[in-house]
Amino acid sequence: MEGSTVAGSQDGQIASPRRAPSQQRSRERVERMLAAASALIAEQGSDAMRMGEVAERAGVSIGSLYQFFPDKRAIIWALAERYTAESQDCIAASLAEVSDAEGLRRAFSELVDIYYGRFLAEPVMRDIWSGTQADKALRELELADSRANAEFLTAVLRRLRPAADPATLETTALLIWQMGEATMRLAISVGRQEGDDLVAAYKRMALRELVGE
Amino acid sequence: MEGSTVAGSQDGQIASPRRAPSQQRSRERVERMLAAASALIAEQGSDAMRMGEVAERAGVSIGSLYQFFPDKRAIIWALAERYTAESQDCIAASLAEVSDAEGLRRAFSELVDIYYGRFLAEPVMRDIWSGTQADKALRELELADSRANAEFLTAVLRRLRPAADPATLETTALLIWQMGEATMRLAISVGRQEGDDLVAAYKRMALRELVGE
DNA sequence: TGCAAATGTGAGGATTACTCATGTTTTTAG
DNA sequence: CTAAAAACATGAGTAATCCTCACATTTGCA
Repeated sequence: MEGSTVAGSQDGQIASPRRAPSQQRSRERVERMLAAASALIAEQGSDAMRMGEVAERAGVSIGSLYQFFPDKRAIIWALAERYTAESQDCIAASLAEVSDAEGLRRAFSELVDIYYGRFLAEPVMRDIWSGTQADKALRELELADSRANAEFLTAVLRRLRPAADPATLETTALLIWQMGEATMRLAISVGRQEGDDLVAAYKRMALRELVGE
Repeated sequence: MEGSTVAGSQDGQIASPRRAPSQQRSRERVERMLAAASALIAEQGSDAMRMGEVAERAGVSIGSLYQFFPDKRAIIWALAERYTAESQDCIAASLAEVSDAEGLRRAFSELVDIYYGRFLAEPVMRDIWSGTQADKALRELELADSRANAEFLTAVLRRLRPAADPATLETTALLIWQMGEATMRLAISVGRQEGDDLVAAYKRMALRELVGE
């Protein structure tokens, strides 16, 4: 999860794989490329991001860019992958030690706030998730991420309701997670006040389902 | 909602407006263009749809295509607009005469089934909503659509719960609607069995919120 | 009938993701 | 240390595709 960040061909689509940087120098350059891409996405959105501009801002040639990323989508994918990995650690930590309903209530509520805060604050994450859903590889990454996060939630639910059907719990957890992401996306695309209200309403609904009345 | 289907510049982006067809001949040609685009999207997805191919299949020149559509997105937008308009009529009719909790339960349940069925059956709708979320104009269309549909739901809720805060009802309705669309998108991207389970779980959660236990 | 507006055409302009032949630096082997 | 090999760097050029525009044709109408 550290050295393999620069992805080659992901997804079913063809996309010639690229070398992973092995030297110190090239690792630093790849970091500069990702930083440049991130900045450009923050400024203008991933759609308007030009490969030439990424190269220029990173201080490398266009050829070097393609030395490590098979195509434009791969850069965006790499950024997205970092964000999700970060989030997952945070989520796993929050939910790991939950052992009762009240604990779940508190942990989940806090998690939603943190997630919402990140959505609001990180223009790149915002752009990638709300904008570039078009990309199949990204959608698959998001689904995998949702499944992983829902799995943490499922684990908690299994502890709290040992009698319940495991498959049902899993479905519930995945649904709640996905709905959360949908709510965030909606919330950041409407006004701030309405967005806050929507997130609060989601939190209420999800908690009702998770810990009952 | 009939003659103005061929849209010009939508959204804040620049996009030179185009003439609306006024003659019988051109109206038929525009229909052919939309039909060709629809078929191509069904076959390969909107991303792979080439303007030249649309023109060729519609039996018109590339220039004629651009006579009525300012750009590629406008064609997709026009198709999306038709679908949403169709759906809205159907939804309004279903919810109009609901007057008690049991009626809402039945109408909502049926609505979800119909919507899910359409998602599964219509490759074009599927592609446009699950794929081309990248487009700002499309996201705005979807939001407007969600708001309109949620409004029907809000009207019902106001009738059933006159005492409740109207703004809260509106937020609830919008959230439930948006979550429904998110659930559908998720459901069609996983296996059929899991998808069905997710939709069923969504239905349960939404109804719990709408009509109580 | 004749003219203006609407419509039709497709070669070519413009943009941009991406390639590749060639040169340079780093690592490795003897 | 040296030379070969591997990794890395470069940027002019290729290919694909959206879209324009100058000009031709058809239609509506006085």
